[in-house]
Amino acid sequence: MGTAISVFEPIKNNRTFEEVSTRIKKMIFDGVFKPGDKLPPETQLAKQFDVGRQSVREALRILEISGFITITKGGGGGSIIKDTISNTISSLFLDAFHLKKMSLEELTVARVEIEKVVLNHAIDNADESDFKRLKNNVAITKKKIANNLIVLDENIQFHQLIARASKNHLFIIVIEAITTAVRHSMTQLRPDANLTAEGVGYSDQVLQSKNALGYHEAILNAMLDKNRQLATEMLEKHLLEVKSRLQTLVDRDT
Amino acid sequence: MGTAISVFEPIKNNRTFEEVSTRIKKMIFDGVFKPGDKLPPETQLAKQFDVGRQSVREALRILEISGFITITKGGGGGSIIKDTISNTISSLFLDAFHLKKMSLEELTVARVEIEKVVLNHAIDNADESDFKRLKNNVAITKKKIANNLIVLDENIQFHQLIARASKNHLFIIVIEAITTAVRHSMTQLRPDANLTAEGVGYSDQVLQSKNALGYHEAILNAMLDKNRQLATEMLEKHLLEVKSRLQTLVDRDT
DNA sequence: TCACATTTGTCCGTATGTATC
DNA sequence: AGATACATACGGACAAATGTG
Repeated sequence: MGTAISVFEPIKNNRTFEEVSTRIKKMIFDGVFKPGDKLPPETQLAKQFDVGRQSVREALRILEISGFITITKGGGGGSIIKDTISNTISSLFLDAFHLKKMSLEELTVARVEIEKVVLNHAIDNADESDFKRLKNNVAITKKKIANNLIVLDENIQFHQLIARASKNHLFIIVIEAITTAVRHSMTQLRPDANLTAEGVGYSDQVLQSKNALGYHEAILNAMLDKNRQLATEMLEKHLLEVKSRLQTLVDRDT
Repeated sequence: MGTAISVFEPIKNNRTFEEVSTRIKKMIFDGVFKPGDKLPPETQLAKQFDVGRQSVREALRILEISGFITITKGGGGGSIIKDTISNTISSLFLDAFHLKKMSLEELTVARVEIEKVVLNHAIDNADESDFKRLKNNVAITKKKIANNLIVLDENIQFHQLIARASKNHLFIIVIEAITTAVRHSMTQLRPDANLTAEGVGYSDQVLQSKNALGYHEAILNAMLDKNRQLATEMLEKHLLEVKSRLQTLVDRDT
């Protein structure tokens, strides 16, 4: 069939910039360059690889949007090794949602199922530091709500912390991608969601933040009690409510 | 905390090539360019956007590795709109596995859990055409094995077809990413895996292909019977055997 | 087979913007 | 404020690949 998978066939690499990017990527994998290290300037890379600057630039562009390096302008700037692959994957997920016109329903169904699985693994594998981070997250959220602030990043982070507690990198990547996509939907639908200033529907959002906090606390307590069933139940309810809230925003929007 | 998520802040876009790439991306989202359409040549794009060709090239590079276009050289060539985001995500998963030194154990645990969930959704949502495709896949595999050929792509495809039957795009993306990563591991560990010529361990692989086929048939039959428990059980056994096989290759390799 | 046009790929020279010291 | 270092950007030129007559 024509469903060819074209991920691992860079043998025939007649484009110089690809050759350069794979060479640098290899060096990163091999530990020649570690996170925080700075790559040589473009001109120097061009000399060392004996290619033109344009080829180097396009190679760096690839590495940048693949999540291997970040680039800063100006003196002392340059290409710094930094792993941002999770962000990159999240961006691509968003693109895919957009392109395939994925529905909120579809996204939520998958999210609920996957997060339930991850939660169960988190209950098995969470250690003291995980619980500490989760408790801390809840505490910060509580404080913000007490000051009538809207909570968004902390709520997303709660779910990512659970994934982290599962100790499984694949789970972590998938959850980060999904939650980031959800966060994006929220800020898209309500651009003021991460502002602290008062506005239309502000108190409404504070209320919903409070609601989410309740669920997060319930989930955390159930995790501490190793009560799988309760934790799973709370998570499912929570995520379905999140969906409903988003759904009303979508409906109001159109 | 400093865990800033930097996915959705392209408002301040002072790099022209980024501006160009987001503009073209937007046009694709808006349907101005549809899959199969060809973008104007680089020189023309440069004129129309009133930028240099270098900026256009870097923009196209971004779109290319983001999975929006494919580029071919020569007369009649150019940038063609084509959705290859799944492949791109798979590649990034592979990079992430590599970078985070994810273990086979870790990958398999997550794979089993996620595929089980997807399988259950597939049982609920599969229609006649899905079953047709799955049956066809099994038939082709059987034929190949009868001719003593090694099966790889069809085996991967079987799992992707199940995901497709779930009718959930998120599941499809995740499964494609994972299975592609597994496929890559196999070809990495055994470069001759997709060759038809005889070689060391060839008959061994034919045997394992036969083994996988047995499981695939069992899973498909259980799906047809709507027997969730049996289907899930077979899938889990199957994936754990795949892991064992890969593990021995890893051990032999090091 | 042989040009020929088209389009990407590559290099160079030069200039500008920007951040650091 | 000035010098320095670096990415960013433009334009011109030619090479290489690919399809067409």
